[in-house]
Amino acid sequence: MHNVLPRGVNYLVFGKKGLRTAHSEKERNGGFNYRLVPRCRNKQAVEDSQICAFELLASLARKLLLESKSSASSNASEGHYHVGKDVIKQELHSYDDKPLKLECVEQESRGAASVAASELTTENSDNVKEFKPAGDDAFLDLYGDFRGDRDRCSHDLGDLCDGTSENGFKQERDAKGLDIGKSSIDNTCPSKDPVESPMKFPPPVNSERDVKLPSRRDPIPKASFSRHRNDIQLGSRDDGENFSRFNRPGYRFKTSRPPTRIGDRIRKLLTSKYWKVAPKVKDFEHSKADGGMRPLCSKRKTYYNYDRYQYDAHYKRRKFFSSIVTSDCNSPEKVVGGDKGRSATMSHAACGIPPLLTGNKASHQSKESRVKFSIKSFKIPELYVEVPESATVGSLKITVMEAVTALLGGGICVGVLLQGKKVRDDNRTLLQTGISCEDNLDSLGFTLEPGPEKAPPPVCSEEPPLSISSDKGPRHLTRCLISSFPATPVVDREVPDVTSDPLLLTNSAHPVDINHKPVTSQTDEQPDQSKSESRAIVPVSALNVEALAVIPASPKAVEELGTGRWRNIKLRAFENAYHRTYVDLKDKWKTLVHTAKISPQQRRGEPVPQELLDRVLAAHAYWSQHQAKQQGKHQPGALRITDGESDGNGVATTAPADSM
DNA sequence: GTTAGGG
DNA sequence: CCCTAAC
Repeated sequence: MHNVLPRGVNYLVFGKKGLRTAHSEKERNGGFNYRLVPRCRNKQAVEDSQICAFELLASLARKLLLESKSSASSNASEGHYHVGKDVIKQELHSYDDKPLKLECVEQESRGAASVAASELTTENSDNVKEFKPAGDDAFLDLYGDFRGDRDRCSHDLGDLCDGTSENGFKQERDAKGLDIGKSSIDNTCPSKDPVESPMKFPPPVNSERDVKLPSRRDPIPKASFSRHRNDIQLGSRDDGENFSRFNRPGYRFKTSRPPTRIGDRIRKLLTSKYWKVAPKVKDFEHSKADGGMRPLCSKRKTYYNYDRYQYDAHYKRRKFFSSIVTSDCNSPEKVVGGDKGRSATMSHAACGIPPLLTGNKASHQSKESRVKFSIKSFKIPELYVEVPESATVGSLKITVMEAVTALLGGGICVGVLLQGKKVRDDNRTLLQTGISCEDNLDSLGFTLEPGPEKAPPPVCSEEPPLSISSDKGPRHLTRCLISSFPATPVVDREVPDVTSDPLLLTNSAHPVDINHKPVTSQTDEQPDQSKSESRAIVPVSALNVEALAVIPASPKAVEELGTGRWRNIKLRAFENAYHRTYVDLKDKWKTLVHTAKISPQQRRGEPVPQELLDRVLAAHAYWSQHQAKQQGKHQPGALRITDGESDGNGVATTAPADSM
C-alpha cells in the first residue's frame, strides 16, 4: 500500500488538523479522517443506507487514522483491525424510514459488536451470494432500493459520476505483505477483467462458485484481494458512459490495508479456529454465510470498472452493504451481549440482515435461543486517498466518495471476529462458535471486508431464477429481473427460460448451461452479450446476470424473426412470460432502438450493455431493410450482422433476444 | 387478434 | 405502458 503510492504525488489527508498534505507515509496510508456529513436524513431508507454506508466507511477510515496514530506499536501488527477503543459508533435506525445516524464516537472497546473494517478479505466475493440466499425478501427490497440508490447515487455523486474525470481513478491497495497479490487474484478470476470489456459484468455469483468455494481458503485470499484492489483502476470504461465520471484525472484513491495483518489473522483463524461443521445448511446457504467470511475469487477489478454493469453491480453491492448496516441499525435495541435466552425481538435476521450476519443462526433461530448483539462500529481497513494538492475540497470529497464507493461497490463482506480472532467457518453455528455466550458477545466484532467482485450483485439477476427454480432462490433476484422484460416474468422462472431458451438455446447458446440451475441459465444468457466473459465464467457471472437483469430483452429473437413479428417472438422467446404481451415486446424493442440511437449520456435508467444496443441497432437496421414481415423465414443466422458485435459466436446473432 | 405508432 | 388506428 504505502509502497504503492507514487512518490511524486502529494497526499492530502483529512485529519484533526483538517485537510493537509500527508507528511508521512503513515498518514498517507492511514488515511484520512473523514468527517461524516449528515446527509442521510430523511430519505428513503435505501438512500440513507447507501449514504450511511459511505459515511460509515469514511468514519471508519477516520478511526483507523486515529488508531494508527495512537497505537502504532500495538497496532503495528493488527491494530487496524482491532476495533479499538475509539470506534466509530454508528447507529442506524430503523430500516424503515428512520434516518441512519453515523456518529464518530469514542467508544469503549467493549462495544458490543465492533466491526473492524480494516480487514478486507478476499473472501468477499461471496458476499453477494451469501446475502442473496438469505434474505429473499429483504434482498429484493434492497435490490429495489438499490436501484433507486443507484440513480440517486448518480445524481448525488453527480460530479463523481459525470464525466468529471478522465483519468481513471485508481484504487490501489497495498499488497504489502500480501504475497499472493494480484496474480492470485487474476488466476482466481480469470475471465473477467472488468476493465477489459465493457460487457463484462461483475462475476455473478455462481451457484457453481458457491459450490466450489471451499469452506475456507487460504488466508492468502485476502491478501490477494487487497492487492487486487490495488491494481484496479477505475474509470477504465470502454463505454465512455457516465461512469467516466469516476475517472478523474489526477485523482486516485487507494485503499490499502496491511497485508501482513490480514494474513496473520487469517492464519490464526484458520489454524486456531477451523471448524468443519457444516450443519444442514445447504451449499447455497453456506455460500451465503461464507460470503462474508470466505475469500472469494476476488475480482475486485471488476468493481472498479465502472461499466454500466459493474456500476450496477456496484450499486447493488452497495445496497447490499447498506442493507447489512441497516439491519444492524434496525435492531431497535442494540442489545449488546444478548444471550440465547433472551427473546430477541429484533434479531438480525428479523432486521433483515443478510445471511452473513445472521448466517446459520437464522436458520436455527426458530428453535434456538437467539443471540442478540448490536454492531456499534465497523472497522475499515486503511483507505487512503491520493489527490493533487491543487485539488479542491470538493474534489477531495468526491475522490473519497469514489474510493468508498468503489469499496462498497466491490462488495463488502462482513467478517466476524470473536475475541480478536476471525471466525472463518461460516458453517459453524453461533453456539458452536461461542458467539451465543454473553461473555463472548462482548468480544464479538465485525469487519467490513472487500467483497468479491464477482459474486455479488449480479445476484439479482441470477437469483430470480434461483428463487424460482430452486427453492431457495432469492426473490430479490427476481425483482432485479423484473426491470427487464424477460426478467419480469421472472419470478416464475421465466427469466431463465426466456433468456436462455428461446433464443439462445435455439442458436448457439450453451444449452448445457441452460440446464443448469436457474442461475446458471442466466449466465448462459449473458454469454450472448458478453462472449468471453460468459464463457469464462461459465457459471454465470454477476455481470451477466446484471446485464440480464438490467437489460431488457435482447434482440436475439428479433434478430431471428425480425421485427414486426412480435407475437411470434413473444411465443418463441417469452412464452413463459405470461405477464408480457407481444405489445410489450414491441414496445421494449422500440425503447431499445431508441436507446441505442441516443448517446449514452442521454440514456437514463439502467444502463444497457452497449453490445446489446449494437445488436438491437443492427437487427433493427437489418429488418428495416428486409422487412421482417415479408420474410417469412427467419433464419437464425439471418442477422449475422450483429454477430460480430457482441458475441463472437453465432450465439450472439441468434441469441440477441435472450435478454428480452 | 396483430401490428404500428403516438403519447 | 396505454391507446388508437389499420390490417
